[in-house]
Amino acid sequence: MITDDRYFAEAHLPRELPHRDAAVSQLSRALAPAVNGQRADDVLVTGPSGVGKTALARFILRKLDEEAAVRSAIVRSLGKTAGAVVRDAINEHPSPVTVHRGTPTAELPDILRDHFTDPFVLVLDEADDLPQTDVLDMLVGVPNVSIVAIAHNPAEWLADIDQRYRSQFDGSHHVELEKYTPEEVADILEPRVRHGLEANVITRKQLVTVGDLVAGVARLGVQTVRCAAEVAAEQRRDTITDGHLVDGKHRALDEIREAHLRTLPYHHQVLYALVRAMSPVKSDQLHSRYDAVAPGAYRNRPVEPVSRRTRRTKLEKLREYGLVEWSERTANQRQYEVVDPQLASEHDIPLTVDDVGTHA
DNA sequence: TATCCACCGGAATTTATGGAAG
DNA sequence: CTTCCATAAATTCCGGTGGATA
Repeated sequence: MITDDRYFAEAHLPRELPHRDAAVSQLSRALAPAVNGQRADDVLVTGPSGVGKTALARFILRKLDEEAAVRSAIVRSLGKTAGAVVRDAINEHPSPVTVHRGTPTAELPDILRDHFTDPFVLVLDEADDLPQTDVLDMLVGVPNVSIVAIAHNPAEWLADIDQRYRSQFDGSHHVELEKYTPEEVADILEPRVRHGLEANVITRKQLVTVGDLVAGVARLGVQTVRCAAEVAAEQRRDTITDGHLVDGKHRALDEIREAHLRTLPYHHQVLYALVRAMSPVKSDQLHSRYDAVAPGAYRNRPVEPVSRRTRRTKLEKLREYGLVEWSERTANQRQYEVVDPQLASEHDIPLTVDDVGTHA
């Protein structure tokens, strides 16, 4: 049923961005000076997850590159320090200079000044918690580098930056993206369905239904259609039913969770496995079980068990990734639960209490 | 009601790491 | 090889919180 899965890939960037005309021209205007060899203006792009913030940036950068070979870089900045972000940018730049972890941060602005002799657009993706002010401080006095910051919440982002930079990201230099309407999601899905699926397996009306199911989050809509097609094919059907759409959305979410869990390090895997085995579990039980199980779970592993405080941050990460949840209501004693009991860690983690007499 | 207790999470501090330069 | 630099990750410290207990 799927004839070309590239059209459903994250990396796919369409030739058109439906219903983003205003945003496209706004961002184009701000970056236009770069076409003429001038420093572009800074821009802030905000909006909820999955509504095309990064796609918008990539779209404009592709255009600028095609029109005037404008250099640019998209740096995933989640959790990085200002120095790390600027170093990534330097290494992405075509000039032969490279910097490494130990390069003094204070030298980075000079390197930028000396080697970035043409306009350069630096996109800070996932810039929510970035120490933005530090980045901007580094770029002050660098004549050619401009910033496109991508974040979720504009008020929060602006509050975090130093006041003297606020005006650079205000008014026409702030692009706000909203969730799509179901019809708009359908417009986004249509070309992908046309190129990526067999003909006539899904109706326009169903694409609108998808837009509704995913509440205007286009990225999830794309994956929902792909998964719905998979489900339909597994059931040897020629067309996609509305039931497949619902299943498809759940499968898409499952896949996202699974992918998240796979990327996490061993400590998280141990905690996830424990919560899953004991779900629901109060924190004191969880921690004492961890202590009891740790010798076995960490035997022949390159890492050692971690302290309770560290476990709390790991659990917070698991929550962020939608793998574990707890209600804040139980105040002191939280009840941890896995979101999807079906989903197991790929690692084989022994959760039995170690016999002290056993020897390795 | 007063006191206690375990947990929570922010912040400071320590530890481990990697690459480069001397 | 040793020293330096920046950084990530982990630990330690500790005030805040709110339920439990006398």
